[in-house]
Amino acid sequence: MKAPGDNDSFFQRVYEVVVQIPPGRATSYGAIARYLGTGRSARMVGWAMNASHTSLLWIPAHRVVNRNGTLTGKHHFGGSEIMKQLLESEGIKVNGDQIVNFEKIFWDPAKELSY
DNA sequence: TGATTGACCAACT
DNA sequence: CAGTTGGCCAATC
Repeated sequence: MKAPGDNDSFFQRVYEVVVQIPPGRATSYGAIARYLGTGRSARMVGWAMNASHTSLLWIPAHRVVNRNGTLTGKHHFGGSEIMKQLLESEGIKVNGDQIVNFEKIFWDPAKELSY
């Protein structure tokens, strides 16, 4: 166990970005990965989401989808309807497993969160 | 400790 | 147009 708050883990960095996603918006794994400078390590973002339940913070992983706007990790929410309802609950329209007007609600951390 | 997998993305065949 | 491969890094077997 490392010093709390001093986590320089890749996951912690992903969490801080994801939790800052405003409601009614969504982003993609690759966008986060690029923002962190990891580039093509978009897989790690997915892994971070997988471990998100281990984090003490609530990670709105339902706001994080693949670059196509498809709910790739819906199965990890305990059901395909869960993620869909969560998004619709925030005003995001979801058609089947894909977000409607995804480019419209797309939230780019590199753009909104200038570092 | 080495090999495999993983909620992705992009390019190549 | 669909299937395969390479890449990144960390966790699990």
